[in-house]
This record gives sequence, C-alpha cells and structure tokens, in this order.
Amino acid sequence: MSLAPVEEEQFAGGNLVSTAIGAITQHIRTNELGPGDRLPSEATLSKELSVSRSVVREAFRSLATMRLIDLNVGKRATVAQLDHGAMSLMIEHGVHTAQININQVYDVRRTIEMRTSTLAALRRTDAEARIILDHARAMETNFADADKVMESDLAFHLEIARASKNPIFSIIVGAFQGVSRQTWPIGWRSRASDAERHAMNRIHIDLAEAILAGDPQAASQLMARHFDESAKALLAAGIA
Amino acid sequence: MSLAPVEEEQFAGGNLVSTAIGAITQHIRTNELGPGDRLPSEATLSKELSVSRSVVREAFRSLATMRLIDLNVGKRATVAQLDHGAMSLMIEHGVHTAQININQVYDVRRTIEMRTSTLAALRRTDAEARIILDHARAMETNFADADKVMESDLAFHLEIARASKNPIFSIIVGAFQGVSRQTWPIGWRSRASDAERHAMNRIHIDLAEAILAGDPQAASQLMARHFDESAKALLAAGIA
DNA sequence: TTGATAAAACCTGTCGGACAGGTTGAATTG
DNA sequence: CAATTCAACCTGTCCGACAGGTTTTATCAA
Repeated sequence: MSLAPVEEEQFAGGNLVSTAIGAITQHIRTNELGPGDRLPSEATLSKELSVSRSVVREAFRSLATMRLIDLNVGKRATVAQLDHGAMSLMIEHGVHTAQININQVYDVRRTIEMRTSTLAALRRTDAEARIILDHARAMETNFADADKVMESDLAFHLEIARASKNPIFSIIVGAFQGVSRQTWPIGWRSRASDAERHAMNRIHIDLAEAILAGDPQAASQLMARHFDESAKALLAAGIA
Repeated sequence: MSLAPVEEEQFAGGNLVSTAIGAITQHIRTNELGPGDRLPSEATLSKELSVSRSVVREAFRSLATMRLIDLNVGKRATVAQLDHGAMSLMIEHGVHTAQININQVYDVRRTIEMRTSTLAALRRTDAEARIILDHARAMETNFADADKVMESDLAFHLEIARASKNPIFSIIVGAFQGVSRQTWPIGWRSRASDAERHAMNRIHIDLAEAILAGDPQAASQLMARHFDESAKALLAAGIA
C-alpha cells in the first residue's frame, strides 16, 4: 500500500515527474488495481514521495492524457479502461510530422484488419454480426451523404475489431480513425464513378455477410480486396 | 505562428490542459514542424493562451510522456521522433489491469510479425540482414545465459520490424517488448528440453536466412511457425 | 574586422501557498 | 431510522519564487 520514497525508485528518468509516474503505475500493479479503482489523492502521493503537489499533478495529468487513469474534479483519480486515445495522438503526430505516410498506415490497417475480420467471422455474436451488417447497409442507404457514409464505414471497421474479442486490435483500429477521417474523402472523391463507389459499398456488405455466415476465409479475402482497391483509389488521387 | 486564445479552441476537453494540448499539437501541424524543431517557451504559450504556466507545463509534460515532444532543462521543448514509449506503457497497463491477456498479445504479435518478416525479406538492406542473422546466431552462442538469449531474441524481432521500413510496425513490435520480457522466461523454462530450445533458436536462424535470401514466403511461414510453437510452450506452462 | 570571453536574458524543474468549486462521508436532526 | 446538513477532502487553476542550465548579446582583445 505504501509507496517507496523517490530515491529508491528504479523508474528514474532524471526528473521527479518520471519517478512519480513510475511510482503510480507501480502502485496500480502491486495493488492489482483494475478499471474504476481509486488511486491515492495528490496530497497523499505528494507526501509519500516527498515531492511537491505540482510534480504529482504533472504525473497524473500525463497518465490521464495516455488514458491510463481518469481524472475528475473533486473526485479521486481512478484506473481507466483501455482506450485508443493515446495511440491516436501518436499516429496523428507521426503523420503530421512526416514520420509516417499514408501507405504505411494502409499497410498496417490491412494487416490488422485481415486478422480482425477472420476472428470476427469466428467469434462474433449474432448481435455483433447484425450491427456490422447494419453499418454496411447504412453506407449504401446514405449514399448521397459522404459524411454519413464515412462514419458508417469507420464504425463498420471498428465493430469488426470489437467482434474479434481482442482489445488490442480495437485500440489499433481505433487509433487510425483520426487519420482515416482525413484521407477518406480523398479516396471517395478519387473513385472514377458512382458505380465504383457502389462497388465499394458492395464489398462491405459482402464482408458483413461473410462474418455473419461465419466464413473467416471469405471475410479475410474481402477485407484484403477492400484495402487493395482503396489503396488503388488513393494512388489514383496522387497519394503515394 | 500565433495561437488562438483558449476560448476559440475546438479541442475542449473541459479542462484548460486539454485545450493547451490541442493548441500545441495544432501549432506543430500548422507550422509543419518536424522532429527537432523547437516549440514556443512555456511563458510564451502561457501568454498566448491566457492560461497559467502550470497549465502549459502539464500540457507539455503530457506530450512528453507520450513522446510527442522532448523536454530538456534550460532548453526549449522540441518535436520528438516517434517512439514506442507511450504504447508500451499502454500495453503494460492493459496487461497489469487484466484488460489484456497474453494470448491476445501473442495474436497481435503473430499477425504483425508475419507481415514484418515478409516485408523485411523484400526490403531489407544487406546490413540489416546481417544484423538480424547476428542476433539469431547470438541466441545460440549464448545458449547458457537465458537473459542474453532473450535480449537477442527481442533485438531480432525489433530489427526485422525496422527492416520492414514501416515505423508503425516498429512501434507496435517495440511496444510489446516490456510484456515480452516478463513472459519470455516462462516460455523458455516451459520447453521440455534443451533440444526444444535449440530448435527454437534454429527457427530464428532459418528465418534470418530466409530474410537474407529475400524469400518473403519462407520468412512469413517461419515466423508463423515460431509463434505457434511459442504459444504452445506458453500453454504448456499454464498461461491460457 | 574578427574571434574569444563575459554578462545578461531566457528557460525549465521544483517548491509552496492560495482559492474556487465539486464530492464524500459523517454528524445531526426530525 | 432516514433525510439533511455540514465539515473535511479533493481537484483545477493561478501566482510568485528560486536554483540551475542554455542561448544570445555585448564587450573586449588581437
């Protein structure tokens, strides 16, 4: 329950905040805290670590930004549920600072999502299969409204990741949503005709049906085809 | 160059720190800053955003913890290079709070690394191929010292990711290193005999040679076999 | 003019204190 | 015993201060 003084922490990163972060994560582990469990107050940690409240605050805030903990006014900090927020920021930062390009994002997504569609076909509940199919159909229903099509598309991919029952996949797929929102309209516009756009929606529906039918092979193949086609569309738009 | 006052920021997350974080990332984007470029000082941002220095500090610290920026005493903050630090913390947090289990980690790694080995076989430089092979051989050379074997193993996988020339893969593979360090000894011990351990090393060498030979198919197959075998070893140890 | 040196200005890390609200739990009261 | 009230906590934000480390400027000598 008690935390070791700063001097004994192995998490040293030169500054006190790093050690505080180490102490807090250590606290979570040694006490086997889970999502929702409450952490010590800033004042308590401040005393136990012999550092100022500012240091503890910066540590807390850092962990909150990474979504490891939740902060609320008046309430104590709590252990947070996994969330793609931190990874989203990271990916977007990489793209905006020219350290990552769109093709690389597509390659990762293709790799990951071929797997999520396989797993979804094997593990999805009936309810999940229905939701996935609904999203696919919504894309066709709202064909005229590109924004709605995009949101359904994103929801479709995320729901497949959820149905894979592996939270890491959900996080990764979720992390790319921000970037995808920026490139999606380009791909949509760059398709030569409405026929091609309908064809894309068709693949989504076929994929949803493969998952509903519990056919992992077909699901995976369709996902691959979807990405290959999208990459081609993006290439046509000059994103290479 | 100038930052909008807090009131106009769309990044609102209820607290001022979130808006400051938004303003800073926005600044990086609109000014197209890249790794190494300097950011405004805390005092400057404090004035421009009309918030206290504490708020700016928490924002900076948060971004530094996520490795989006680098902080140094006396120096101004700079844009950072991509790094798996943040994702590592996230994954470890997920594992320690029972939101992620080891099988899920293995599934993601298998999925990702089948791809990195494919790409490495296609894109590796000769120097990279040699380094990968060296790591594989080091595992056999240091057979008696499990710790050294492990470090070579980890370096082997990370180098393959690097050779894939997609930084996102490097980040993801790197992010799992912390967790792997904890499970690796279990897998090593759980193998029935030294013969099995040598067999595992053999796969690594074969894989390195497939990458050197530029055979993506073989590389990918060997990586898959490696993970299937490791999963079996872990299963034998009761990690399921 | 130029190049080295010293000083000033700037910057971050940490501390302490202060106050406005929001939250929680305990004492009080009906 | 239940509802209410109040005191104790707690977080969000601000301000001021000071110890070092860093960068720029100014000075001075060659």
